[in-house]
This record gives sequence, C-alpha cells and structure tokens, in this order.
Amino acid sequence: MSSQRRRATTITDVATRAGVSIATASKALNGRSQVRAETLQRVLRAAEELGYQPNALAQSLISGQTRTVGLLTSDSVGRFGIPVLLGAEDAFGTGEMAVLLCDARGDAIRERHYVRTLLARRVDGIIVVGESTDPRPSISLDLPVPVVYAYAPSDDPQDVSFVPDDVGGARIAVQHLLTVGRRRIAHITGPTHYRAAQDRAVGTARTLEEAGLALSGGQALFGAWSRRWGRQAAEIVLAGDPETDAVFCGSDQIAAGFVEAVRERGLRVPDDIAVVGYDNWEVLSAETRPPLTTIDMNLEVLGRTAAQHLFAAIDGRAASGVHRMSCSLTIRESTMPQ
Amino acid sequence: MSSQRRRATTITDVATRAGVSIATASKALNGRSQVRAETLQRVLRAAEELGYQPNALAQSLISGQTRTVGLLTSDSVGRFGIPVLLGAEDAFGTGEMAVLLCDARGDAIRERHYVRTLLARRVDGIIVVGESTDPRPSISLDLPVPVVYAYAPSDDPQDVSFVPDDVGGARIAVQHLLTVGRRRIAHITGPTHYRAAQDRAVGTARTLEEAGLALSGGQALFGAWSRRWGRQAAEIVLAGDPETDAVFCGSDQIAAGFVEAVRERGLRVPDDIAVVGYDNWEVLSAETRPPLTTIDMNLEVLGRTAAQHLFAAIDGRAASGVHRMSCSLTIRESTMPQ
DNA sequence: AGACTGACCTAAAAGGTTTTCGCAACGTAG
DNA sequence: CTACGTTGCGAAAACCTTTTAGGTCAGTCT
Repeated sequence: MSSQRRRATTITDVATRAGVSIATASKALNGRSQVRAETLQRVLRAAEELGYQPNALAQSLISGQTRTVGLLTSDSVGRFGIPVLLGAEDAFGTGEMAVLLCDARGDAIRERHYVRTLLARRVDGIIVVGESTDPRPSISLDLPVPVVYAYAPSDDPQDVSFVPDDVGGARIAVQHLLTVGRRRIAHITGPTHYRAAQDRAVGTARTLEEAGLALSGGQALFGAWSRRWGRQAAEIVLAGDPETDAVFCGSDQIAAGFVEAVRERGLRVPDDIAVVGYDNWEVLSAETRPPLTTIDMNLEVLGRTAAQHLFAAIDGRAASGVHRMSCSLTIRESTMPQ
Repeated sequence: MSSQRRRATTITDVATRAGVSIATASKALNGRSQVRAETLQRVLRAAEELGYQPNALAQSLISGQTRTVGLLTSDSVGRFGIPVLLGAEDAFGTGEMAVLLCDARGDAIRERHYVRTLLARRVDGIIVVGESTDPRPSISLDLPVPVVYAYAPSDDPQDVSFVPDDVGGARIAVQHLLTVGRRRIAHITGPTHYRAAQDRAVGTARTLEEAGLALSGGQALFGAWSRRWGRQAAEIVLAGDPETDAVFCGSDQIAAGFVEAVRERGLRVPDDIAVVGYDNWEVLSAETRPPLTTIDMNLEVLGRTAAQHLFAAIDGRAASGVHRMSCSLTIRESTMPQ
C-alpha cells in the first residue's frame, strides 16, 4: 500500500511557499478581492504545486456548517430505503454535500445512539427513512438541526414528512383498468394493519364507487405482501367470481404470484384477466410473464425532494406536515396486449 | 419544526458551571486521572445537566482521526454494492466509526471528485466497492489514507482487495450436483467478457474433469445475466443433449429463466433436471418454483471483512493482494426433492 | 507639506477540544 | 526548618482555517 501517512499540507505551507501571510493565502484561495493579481497567481501556483486541499474540519469548525447530512434508515437493505437514499444522494452529490449513513435496523436504542453521534459530528440535518408508510415516532423533539422524514411519516404533525400518495396511486391503477374496459375488478393486497394496504384499498374503493361499480368479490382481500399470498388469493378470486376481468394487486410480489397461478389455470393475462401491480420493482415487474403494468411510487424523486426540502430547512424555511408525493403508472403487457 | 438553532453547549459552558478550568473539565470528561473525585462529580453533573456533547470536529482536528471512512461505490443500487455496504456498516457501527457514502455511478470523473472531497474531509480510510469482479483502476496511488477494494479488485497488486472466490463457488455447486447423483451437467452463464463468468466456467470445468466427467453439451454456454437468456439456453441444452440431468447456472436470474422454460416443457425440477443458481438473491431464489439451490457469495461477510481489514490498515498493518473469500451453498428444492 | 485615499497586505482572534507543562498546596522525611 | 515528592488544578499551545481590524505605502489633492 502506497500510504505512508505524511502530514497533510496546510495553508501555512502554501503561504510560506508563496511568500505571503496565511491571511493573504486564504483570501487568494477563496477568491476574495483584496489580492493583487500577481500575488494571486503566486499563491495559486504554490497551492497547486503542494497539492493543497483545505481541511474541511477546520473550515466547518469556523463556519458551523459541515455540509453533511445524516441519513438514518430503519432498514437500508429494504426495497424502499435504497431508492430514497439514491435520490437524496443525488440531490446532495450535485452540490458539495455528503451523506453520513446510519442503519438503525429497526432498533430504537440504536437509533438514538446514531442520532447522538450524528449530532456530535455536527451534521447540518437529518433524513429519516422508514420501511413502511406507517407513522413512526418522531426524533425531532428538541433537536438542534432540521429533520425530514421520507417514506414513513413522523407521528408528530409539526415534523416534515414525504410519503407516497397511496390513495392516489390506487386511483391511477383502477382508472387505468377502467380505461382499458374492465368492469369486474378485484383487489388483493397486504396485511390489514399496514397503512399502505389500507390506503390502497381506500383509493380502490373510492375510484370504483365514483364509477358506479363495486369491487369484485365485494371487498378487498387482505393477506401478506408475498407471492404465495398472490397465488392463494387467485384461487379465492376465481372461486368467488369467475367473471372477474381485472385485479389490482397491492404489490408486485402479490401480482407475480397471482399471474403465475392464473396462468397455470389456463387463463390468459391480460386477455382474460388484466393485472396491475404496485411498486414497479423492476426485477419482478419487468421479468414476469407477461411483464407487469404497475404503480411506481417514484421513490427516487421522493428521496430527492426530501433532500431538497432539507436544504430549504437548513436555510431556515420549513413547511411542516405530511407531503404526499404522487405515483405514476408504468404500463406493460399485463394490461395491454402488445 | 422544533429546531430553533441554538448554540451548542461547549466544554467552556461545562467548566464554568462546574467552577473549574476547561482543562480540568476535559480531563474529568475523558477519565484522566488527575482530578479529585469530588471535582470529577461536579464536572460530570454539569455536563449532564447541560446535555453536553463534545464537538467531534474539534476533536478530530487535534487527534487527526475522524473515525470516518468513505465508501465509494460504482453502483450502489446494484445487487452487489448493498450487501457489502451493509457488512461494512455493520463492522463500523459496532464501534464508533461512521460511513460517508459516495456513489460515483461508474463515472471516473465523479469518482476522482469524490476521492478529493473525502480526503478534504480527512477520512481515515476508503472502501471502494465495484459492481463486477473484473479488476478496476486503482485509486490508491499516492493517497494519504489506506484503501481497500471490495467485490471488484484493484488492478494494482499492491492494493488490498476482497473478492468472492468464484472458481471455488462453482466447484461447490458442481460437487453438490455430483453428490446428489447427477452426471450430465450443463453450465449456462453470463457474457464471456465477465471475469465472474470466466471464473465460474473454469471452476465448473475443473471439478468435472477431476470427477472424470465432461460438460454436457461439450462447453459452457455464455450469454447474458438475464432470465431471458436462461430460457433460451434451456432450448439449446435440451436440444443438444436431452439426457442432461443437471444445470449449473451462473446467476439466479438465469436459473429462474431456465426453470421456467424447462417446466413449461413438462419436465420436473429437480426430478428430471436439477438446477443450481448463483448469487442467492433471495427475492428470486427463494420465490421461484421450486425454490433454487444456489451459491451464496456471502457478500455481507465480504464487506465486513473488508471493513475490518481497513481498520487494520488504519492501525498500520496492511496485507496487500487479492483475497478470495469463499462462497457457500444454500440448498433448496431445485436440487433436493422435499 | 500635510492630509487623504485606495490598494494590498498582515497580525490576531475565533471556533472547541486535548495535552503539556508549570504552579501551588500539602504532607512526609530528614 | 528544609528538601522533596504527590496531588490537583489551570494557563497556554496546538490542530487549521477564515475574518476582522489595522497597518504600510504610494499616489493625489489642497
């Protein structure tokens, strides 16, 4: 390893080499105007030759800004943390911000610990990424830096949260099914106690109601977020109303299971039954046969927005409350024959 | 937002409140021994009451250690970056290290930029996570901090790299197939130009050779890392040698496609054809029907090891070269009927 | 000549912490 | 009473940078 740990060159070295004081060197390096052109050049050259890189720690110590934000996730391995993280990293990366990553793994103790160390490191703000859309405990109480919540909202209405608009997402899905001419639409989704499942069921119910239709089977089928449940639910749906011509599934996993089961019974997707998934989890939605039409929560956008809002909050302007970010429809073959 | 930005309490505040000098306060807070018991208590109480938290920036400025490492990834969204990241975060999290995340998105310019800012922030070390096992350009030349490479090795043999042992992984896969009694084994894998595909093919060939067997079809089938290729290859394999009784696939995606196609032809897995995948990408390997026996590269372990090695390097001990981390076998139903 | 202006530069302080060194007080031994 | 060691504490330097408040000098105006 070529890493002989040598002392980093400081502004003093640069100043000495250029034959000026460190104050002048600082001004030259920062483009302040009280430096003669010739002196400016000397300093810049010296800095170049020495490979000078200002010590961000010292800068932060004076400015009080670290240009660093903490990203606290409950579950970074999860489906949802990653895109949000990427979006945030994207919003920051273009500037000069850096992201300090902390994975609390759903443990409240760990979470508090991380918040403490983030504060000790004097981050300028914190983004909290949840793993479901259910409200989570606020960490913001009496914190000296702004906090925004992404995906999972804070339970404190004073806080700022960005969550996908699941009611709206469901509406888009059902409207699409109506548009392609389906009328007997069933809804298969995750566990009742998930806010996401509730919201999507509500959106589905409302949209059908507005169209003067009822849910095929009378009510939404709550189960698990799994492929297995998708398969099981297929039996239930087909047994309940064999005339069902479309299903809106609360996740791509469920949709994948549903399609599988339905095809094994000899029915065609989308000809006999159209299917819409949720999440646009590409590995699943693009790879099933046929590929799934699905709702995309635009999590990267959500993450980016949350990050941008954090900037705003750092600069002093905050707009508290829960912001619902709209979802979009990705159309593939499971609803539209090619 | 409850974040009225108030000045953080400093050690001066604590010292004042305790009625001692900041030097004494510092010693008390850090458990130095030159403090009377009674004074110690006073200082600790004052710190407690004020909610004092030492400023990590100031500490780092003196100590020269930031207890922060940079994690530079080419592709954090990818299959491979995440587990490595988690493993690293794991190794660090237990201590007091923090991870500064940078996603260069495969862009060399961006990468250099990030290295510069990481150095400006005086990180103690850098982990570079690649997106394939192909060697990548070294960034370590003349860097003042240690660097370790994970998943993708550096092309400079002086550097320290941790990569999965794909030759060994293939060996394990094939040996498992031999153990369950298969003799006509085919190998379907990714593009020729991937080091991973090459290695796995080599491991396959060697192991068969040692068993006195030849590859079904005469040679490995190189294609893409996709499900589609898995399906296509199924046709080729079955057309070439209908007696083939096992297939080792270079990825779970390929395996999933293969299984799908084979089952559509009415063949049973594993009864007629046993299938082993690669990656143990749970969403795929555990959800296909039947679930896939697959090779797990233990990327989290790899990441953790890389991180631990970085510690060692920071503390002065480095062991350069490419370290191949062994893979393991996850047995599911695609090779062993339940 | 003296005062003023403007351009260019520097000394010093500030930011928060740790560490080194010195100082005072006290007790003990001679 | 002196010499000396111990204990407890504080002043100041160090880490590196930016900013403020001057300072010097040359030139210009009265």
